[in-house]
Amino acid sequence: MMPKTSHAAGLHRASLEKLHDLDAALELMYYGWRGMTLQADEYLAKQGLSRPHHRILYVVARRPDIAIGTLIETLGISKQALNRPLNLLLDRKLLTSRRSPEQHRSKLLRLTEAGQRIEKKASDYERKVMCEAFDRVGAPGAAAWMAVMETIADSS
Amino acid sequence: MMPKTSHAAGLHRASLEKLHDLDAALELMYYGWRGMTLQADEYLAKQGLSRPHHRILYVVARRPDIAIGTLIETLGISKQALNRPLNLLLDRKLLTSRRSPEQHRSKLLRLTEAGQRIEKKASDYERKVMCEAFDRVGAPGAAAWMAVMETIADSS
DNA sequence: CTTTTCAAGTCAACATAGTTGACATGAAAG
DNA sequence: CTTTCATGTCAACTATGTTGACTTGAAAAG
Repeated sequence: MMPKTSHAAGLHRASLEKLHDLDAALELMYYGWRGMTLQADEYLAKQGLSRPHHRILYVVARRPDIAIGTLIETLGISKQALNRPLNLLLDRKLLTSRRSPEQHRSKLLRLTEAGQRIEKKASDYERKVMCEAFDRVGAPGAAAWMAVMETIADSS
Repeated sequence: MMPKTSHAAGLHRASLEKLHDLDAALELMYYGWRGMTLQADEYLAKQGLSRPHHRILYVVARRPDIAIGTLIETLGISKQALNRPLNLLLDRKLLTSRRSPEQHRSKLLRLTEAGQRIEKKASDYERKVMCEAFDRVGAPGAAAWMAVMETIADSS
């Protein structure tokens, strides 16, 4: 008896007819994003966190003492949407907030040691995936990948 | 008076310090995905549709007469999650379903003309973005991009 | 013919990630 | 003192997904 061939969650790439020349590229973008984030998301889930938490940690790691308003702008979400994940991170002491000495209106965010550890570990999973892929194609291939992605990213 | 410099929705790319070598690649994957889907999502929103509807249309376009169970497997979502967007597409007559002649259990899905038109238009927006990016780097660059993305996609 | 199997459809409850609108607080700037 | 403005919080909503339980109806097996 056939074991029912469940491809677990989600498709097998390349199981679809290509109607157009660039269909493979569209599908690769989708699976590429999924592939890069898969292990990181699994790790984050084990920590009781998810993608938006990682996005916050990632940005704060690269901009210590960022104000909440700037973080909102940077993430491109509303303050209400930021509220819950941000408070979770503060409660879990992965982030600290303090008032600015001069600009007492703003709160400045920083990662704690624990926050740094989790941010790094989650990002490491993503970097590892990228690193292996870049190794396969060498420096010129990696540069070409970056060039393509920059064009796409700035196409908005 | 400054016009408040709202960067609209979401960040300016490249405003963050790079803590690691591959941080730029992580950010490019994020913005690349966003950039590729942005115009398509705007178009879909005008049609009262969104990404999951497009995913369904995309798959059915490339596998006419696909059964619902196969579609569920292909999309990697639960039948309950498929239910609402699928029924919307049927109601809007972008999809048709008929029972298989021999396998009368299964329902077979097909795009209507209108469904084909919308699927093509949404996918065209995405293909156009990819096409422009590939044009910039030439065939070898495009091939390198595909090679990198294949490695990443299969890294799960 | 009866029973089992199985694809499909449906209902309820829930989680997550976002939205808009309204309003409170408290420090800074006029 | 009053206005401005970053921040915080509440409520209501939408969209997209989940799991579990159950029905329906045709196919296959007895």
